[in-house]
Amino acid sequence: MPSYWLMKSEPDECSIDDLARLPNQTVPWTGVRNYQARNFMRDAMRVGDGVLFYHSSCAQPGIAGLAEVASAPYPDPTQFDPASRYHDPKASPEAPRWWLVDVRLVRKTRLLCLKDMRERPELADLLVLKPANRLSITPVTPDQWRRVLTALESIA
DNA sequence: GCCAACGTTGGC
DNA sequence: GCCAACGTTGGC
Repeated sequence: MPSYWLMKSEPDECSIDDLARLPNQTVPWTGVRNYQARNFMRDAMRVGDGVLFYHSSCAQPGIAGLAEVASAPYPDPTQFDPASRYHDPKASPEAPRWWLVDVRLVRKTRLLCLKDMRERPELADLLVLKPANRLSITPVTPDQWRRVLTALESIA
């Protein structure tokens, strides 16, 4: 029984189209520096879990595609790289702080934009729509997942 | 660029 | 362990 997730990506960093151009259409989900979001990747995700690929911090925020968890968790290599903006001086390969998974594109969808999401009462319980939610990774229930897919079909 | 929310840090 | 200051997120 797979679980489901919503994962935010800034299109300036990695958009759904960028993901589609990557080898195997797979990206390591680097740069998460929030413990709750890390714990989801490190402790709860399984290969094959469904992912709603969400564009954030951009002109048109919203769900831009479907993806899936494509690896077991492993330490985020950027935490060890002094040149990286995600470098963490308190982390070491012996004691990593930050973990990630690879995420693989399933398919790009029509953009289900934030405004549309808010206008659909059946999506109102999505954590990402809760006031002041800033978590970059949020769990999605199987029922919510079905309702999002239905909403995506209706705009296709 | 603004600003509200909220997680993290660090002095005590 | 408290809590004020600070930094970040992210929609607008």
